[in-house]
Amino acid sequence: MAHDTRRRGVSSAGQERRQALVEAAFHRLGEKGFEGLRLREVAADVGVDHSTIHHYFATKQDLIEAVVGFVTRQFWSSTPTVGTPADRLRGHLDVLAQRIVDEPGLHAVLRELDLRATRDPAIRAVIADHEHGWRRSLADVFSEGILSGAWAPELSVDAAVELVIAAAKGASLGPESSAEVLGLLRVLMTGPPAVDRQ
Amino acid sequence: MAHDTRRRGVSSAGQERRQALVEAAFHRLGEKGFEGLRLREVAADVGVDHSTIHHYFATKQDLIEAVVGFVTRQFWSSTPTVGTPADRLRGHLDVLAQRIVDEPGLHAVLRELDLRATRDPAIRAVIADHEHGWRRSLADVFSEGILSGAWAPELSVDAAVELVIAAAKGASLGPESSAEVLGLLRVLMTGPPAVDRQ
Amino acid sequence: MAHDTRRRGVSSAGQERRQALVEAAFHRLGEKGFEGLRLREVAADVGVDHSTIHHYFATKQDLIEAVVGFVTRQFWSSTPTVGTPADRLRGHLDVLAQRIVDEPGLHAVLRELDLRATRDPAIRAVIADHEHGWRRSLADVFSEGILSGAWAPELSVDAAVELVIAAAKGASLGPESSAEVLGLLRVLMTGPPAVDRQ
Amino acid sequence: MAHDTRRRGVSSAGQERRQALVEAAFHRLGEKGFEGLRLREVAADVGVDHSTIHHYFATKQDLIEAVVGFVTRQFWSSTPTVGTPADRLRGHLDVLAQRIVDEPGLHAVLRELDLRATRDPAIRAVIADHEHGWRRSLADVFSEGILSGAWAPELSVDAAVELVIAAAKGASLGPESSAEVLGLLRVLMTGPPAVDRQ
DNA sequence: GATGAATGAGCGTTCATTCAT
DNA sequence: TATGAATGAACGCTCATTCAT
Repeated sequence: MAHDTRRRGVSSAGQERRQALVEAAFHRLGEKGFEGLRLREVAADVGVDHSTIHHYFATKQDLIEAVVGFVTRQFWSSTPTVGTPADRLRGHLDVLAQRIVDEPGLHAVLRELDLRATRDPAIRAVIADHEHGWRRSLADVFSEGILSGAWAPELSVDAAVELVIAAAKGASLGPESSAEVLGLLRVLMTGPPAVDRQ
Repeated sequence: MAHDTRRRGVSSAGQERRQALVEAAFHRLGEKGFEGLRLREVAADVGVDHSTIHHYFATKQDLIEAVVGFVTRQFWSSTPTVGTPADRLRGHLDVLAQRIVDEPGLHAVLRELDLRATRDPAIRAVIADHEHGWRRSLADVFSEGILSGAWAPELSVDAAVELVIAAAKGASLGPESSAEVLGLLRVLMTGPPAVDRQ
Repeated sequence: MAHDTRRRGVSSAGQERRQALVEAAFHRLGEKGFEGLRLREVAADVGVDHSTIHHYFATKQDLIEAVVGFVTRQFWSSTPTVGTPADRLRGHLDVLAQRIVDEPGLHAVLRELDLRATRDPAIRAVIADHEHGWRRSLADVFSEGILSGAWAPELSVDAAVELVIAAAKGASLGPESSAEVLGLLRVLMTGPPAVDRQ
Repeated sequence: MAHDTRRRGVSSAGQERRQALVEAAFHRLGEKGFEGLRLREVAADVGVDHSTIHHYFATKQDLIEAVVGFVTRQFWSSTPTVGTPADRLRGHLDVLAQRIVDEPGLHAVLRELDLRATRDPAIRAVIADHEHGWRRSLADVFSEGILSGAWAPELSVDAAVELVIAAAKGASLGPESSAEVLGLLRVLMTGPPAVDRQ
């Protein structure tokens, strides 16, 4: 305890500034995208000289990776752990929709990172790790739901997982309709059938 | 002859070069993203001096807008016009999946443009126009399907339209699973129920 | 002929500017050394924007290497090809002394390059090539002089070559006494003995 | 005890660190030259924070001047004080050759300083002072040798002094042949004639 | 229409230096 | 004495753009 607070005390000012830089970079990334991200602007947002950034991050890439960590840490998409599988999926989709509405900037950055990940191995690794947790948590829900009879055995767990993720990502590109998009998906996957067979 | 006069008739060689520049820019955009798009590289790909680009496009932005037009023209996502509404939706989802698999680069650029559109009014306008056609065509399918009893009257046409679009966009971020994602959505929306009610 | 001048005509302005940049860099190198060589100053000396340098030289190192070529091309230290070996050595040492007096800046840069060559392979290669010609030309003089009896067979050609080169380089560090240094070396190597035996 | 009080007596640990910084700077100077000398690297070599350097040396220039003093103090090139003048010259040249072979780094730094001295008055003063001792000591040898008949009266003492210095400096630029260079100079100046007259 | 030369604003980064602790 | 935080001037380099030919 004691040494924890002492250690924090020593460099807390520096750590706060570091965090402030990460958050400023995060906001700039959301506003301007990777092609418009400028260290001088990030520094100005925090109120320091731009060279001060290099006191905390050796390179721009290092700052970007810190932003990636910050973003994925914030958006930790686990499913609820109690209730029936269908309830847990409903809960997850509701939380997802709520978050997209509440923090559209966060999700805009996440989409930016998805794209960047295709050409940046360092970002790809962090994103893959982050999504791995999301995928596993969803896979658990669907697997259990199949065992408990909530879903037909023919349901491909993989496809179900990927559909939820794809819908969430797609929905985040248009936050204003994300609630109804994920709401409809919830009905389709867990509710009374929205379609008659024909 | 005929195709020579398609575009103003004069200077077809110039039109071809213009088109070559647009396509080169399109490919570079897919590979490097907006933050890695360089006029010099585009020019080099086509085999002209980089300053020659400015004879065809006054500014970089003009070239980008030409790329946007090129991309949206290529990806014209109408639904089939024959068959039952459910058949037409199935056909549309199948075509979507097929295209994402066949042209992942095209869809990567489309996602890039979605993001860029949030901060670039010129791109936003073109994208909005393009998606308006897509939305209307999907809305027709669902509206008719509700009238014909294929879907319950409670189905929100808007939500259904947006879910298809969101799923398609999300799926294009992971082309390797796009077929199963859109396949499952097809089942959920038109096929035998994948869920038991509970 | 015709196409030689035509070719020159096309880019002569550019080539002149390129050469002007090399010469400006050469002068700055002599005045400020490698640690004080600034592209902006070189550009200012020539009267162009500093970014223009990169039109001719991709990197600072490329400009430096052009300077090395310029310097070694200027200082091409062949020995005279007529006369007795001793006469040719005398002539060489006289020319050397004269050049050091006439162009102290050139030799200051040559010494700068000697030092830099120890850590820069590209410079090392050019310098080595340049000195190889110098060494061979001196070696010929001494070899022939030994055959003709001008020097005793015991004389090490290698040592004699290196002594001339070392004395010339050392003398160039103090141009004001270079004439008497190389004059004395001339006497010691070709003239009446400056020392009595004891 | 005695050596503790050699330097002011107080804070011998501080004096040791100061000396360590000077030596680290000396080594970095030999490896990277003036254009590659970085205070941060010097500090890292010694294991202190880079800002700590400024407690010992107000500016980088101060540290450099301390290095110059350190180098010239190490290389104190007096001639032997016993024996005939020719013997003393022989001894001096032998020691010179030996030192260049033994400590090539030291002499590389000395050449670096020669060059820097042309544009840095502070360094120039220290170097001039150092070489003044060297010159006087050599001048004594040659003056006495002329008086004793070892050298002809026509020999210019000045030229002889400068030739030795020039040869030594030039030889240090190529340490691998410095022994034969200075060996040959020894023969030419004190030994049996290397040349037949013609 | 096409080129090469040139520009200039601006980039990420470096590094000696200062200062509060 | 020693540190880490912060500075700011300056660096090499980039790149869209302009212009004369």
